[in-house]
Amino acid sequence: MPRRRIGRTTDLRRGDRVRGQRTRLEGTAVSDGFARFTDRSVVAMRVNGDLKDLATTLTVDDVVEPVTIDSADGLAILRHSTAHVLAQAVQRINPEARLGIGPPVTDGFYYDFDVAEPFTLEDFKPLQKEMDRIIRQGQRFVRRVVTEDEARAELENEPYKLELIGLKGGSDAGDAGESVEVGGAELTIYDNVDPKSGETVWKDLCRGPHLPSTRMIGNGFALMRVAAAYWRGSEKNPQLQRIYGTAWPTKDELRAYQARLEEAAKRDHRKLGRELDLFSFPEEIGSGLAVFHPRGGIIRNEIENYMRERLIANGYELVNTPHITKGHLFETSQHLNWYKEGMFPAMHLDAEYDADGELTRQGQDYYLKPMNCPMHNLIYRARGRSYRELPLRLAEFGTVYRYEKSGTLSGLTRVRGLTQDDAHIYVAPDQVKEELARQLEFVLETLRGYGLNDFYLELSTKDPEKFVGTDEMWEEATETLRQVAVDSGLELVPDPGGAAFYGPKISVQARDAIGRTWQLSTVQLDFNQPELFELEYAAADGSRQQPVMIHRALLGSIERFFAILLEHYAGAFPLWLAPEQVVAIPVADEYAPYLEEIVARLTSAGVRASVDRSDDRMQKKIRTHTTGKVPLQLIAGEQDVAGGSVSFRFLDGTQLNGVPVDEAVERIRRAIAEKELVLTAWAE
RNA sequence: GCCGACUUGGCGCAAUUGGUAGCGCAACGCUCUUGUAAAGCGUAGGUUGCGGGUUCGAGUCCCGCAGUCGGCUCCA
Repeated sequence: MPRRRIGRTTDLRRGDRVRGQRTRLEGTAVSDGFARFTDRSVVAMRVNGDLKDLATTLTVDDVVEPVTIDSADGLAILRHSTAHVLAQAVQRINPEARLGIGPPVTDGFYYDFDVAEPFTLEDFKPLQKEMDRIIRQGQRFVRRVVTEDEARAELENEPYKLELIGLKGGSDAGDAGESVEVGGAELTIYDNVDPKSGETVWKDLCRGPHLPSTRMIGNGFALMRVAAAYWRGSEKNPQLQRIYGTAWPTKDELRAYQARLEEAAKRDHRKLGRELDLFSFPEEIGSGLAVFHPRGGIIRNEIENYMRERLIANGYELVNTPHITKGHLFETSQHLNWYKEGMFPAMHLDAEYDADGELTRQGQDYYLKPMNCPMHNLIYRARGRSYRELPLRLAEFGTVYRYEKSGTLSGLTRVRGLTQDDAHIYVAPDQVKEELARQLEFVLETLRGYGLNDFYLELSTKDPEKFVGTDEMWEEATETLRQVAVDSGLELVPDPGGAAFYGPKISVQARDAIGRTWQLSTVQLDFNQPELFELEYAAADGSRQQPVMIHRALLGSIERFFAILLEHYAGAFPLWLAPEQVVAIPVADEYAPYLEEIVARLTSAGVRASVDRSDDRMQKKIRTHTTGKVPLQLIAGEQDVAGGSVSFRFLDGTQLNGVPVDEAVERIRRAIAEKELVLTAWAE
């Protein structure tokens, strides 16, 4: 049977026509993907819906679709095959290395190895070289079905693979990575065959499918980083050494990917936070505990002030609660039961001892609060509640402390001290649906105010291992959330098992300026706490009823939201958020008084403006404030003074010269009031 | 918490095989500055994250701790 088609002359016209279409074999000839698809970019195919190698034999009745290398499936196959090449290279260099798993992941792949010495970056060069050699050799990936016994015999030196073979029989071979190895209906080994000698040079237990030849990997791959990873994802298991790589159909696409990473690195909020003097993490205070500098403080306050305006305009009542509480409260709320690991350890206070060291007064445990809801429940419970008060919406910028593991801390996005914009809404059961819809609308509208406007929703449903309440409650609430989500018209992604133990939730995911998604707001039902806290209200008929509780965080944490906005805007904030909104630069010092007058008008109108009277030259000042991301520079010299005007310079270097002062002041005020993002000269 | 890498003045970086810390920016001072991204000269600033050890000698080597980064696990 004809096999290799890579590198031969192909009929691209036919390939183009065939691409993406289902075809049915005509006549009676037995065929395979090579015969069927002549387009070189076709690397695999879907046969009756299943991904298969091109070498798979096709029958007359098969419905076959081509899988091109640039499709999602094709990229995954490319990356998976590249992972195999990496593993082969590793074992060529270090025959002692034992294989873990090597699946494709977003934008790349990884392969886990058990090696005596962890990999370092220095290992990459020889590994890449070896991979190049394997790729140029044009090894064929050849699928071979084996029995369990055969597989065990062939892989006797690969203990991890043997473990996977053992798992296949069991019920728990469900993990995404593992299923790449043994997830198929039958056990298969992929042989890497030297096309010249026909000799098998390497092999791996694998479900496939794979590229027809290593040659198709080309030069669009790169090794990225090393890491350790627990075998089969459990910290109870030993750690393997993982190498991450990326692979693309062409070198250009690889370069584009690397450029995207660089763009993201440029926006890194930790870097910008330092450069723009916004915040820091003093070692003296402790890991994951941020301090906001004056400029960061302005941004943070603007974020909060806008939020407060929105809350008040939407029927919320602002409350305030302490940061520390007796342990009993978190026993009532069950946090000490479910989440003690994530809480700072107790402070044991008020115990007294006599001279003999005997306890004379019982002390008690106080905890830093990891959540605000128990405190809000106490406010609800502070007096009798009537159905007339519902929905009762309590909101707070509540600072909480969580003992995150040291290895998980990361800039402002994962901290130990954070301020949640936290709201708890207590409603009668028949108000749930309307309130949820209202909340979702409120959340989206508010996020748009911050300049985010590309959203999708995620519905997190019951984790069968970890939940309270009845199945009926969950089903009803989940269905309500689903309806509200569907009514919003936004894309809805299911997150099965992702809910917290006390209720299902909807979360809003926002895409930022460079297409990354962040989980922001959550709207979450809670059947548990109203019961634990014995919350109730007097219904119209005088009976006592239990309210339903809705947790609603809009920004997540202020710190994390700050980081997201900082990266979204790459430090160049919309006018209303910018720490310095206007800097005035005189062409020479003698024009400074003229600008002082204009700036005085601006500051008295609430604009954050100043005149740069340092003894730098004008060009230097322009540079300083451009790199400092000040959105508006006002420049004046002889011409503007004579004309009673002023000249604007914008962040991208565009200018608007000779603007009458009254007009300039008014335009600036308007841009702030309307939350404009001003990066270039505005069109009048 | 686990694995690995890293930690030099406010920031970004240098310091041959271990020989006793330099540069740029920022800061400060002086002189200069007339139209849109870096004027010139000078001054000050570091017990090289912290604590031990090896050595005649440690920023360089070893051990411990802390912090940061990349992953894993976790994320109410």
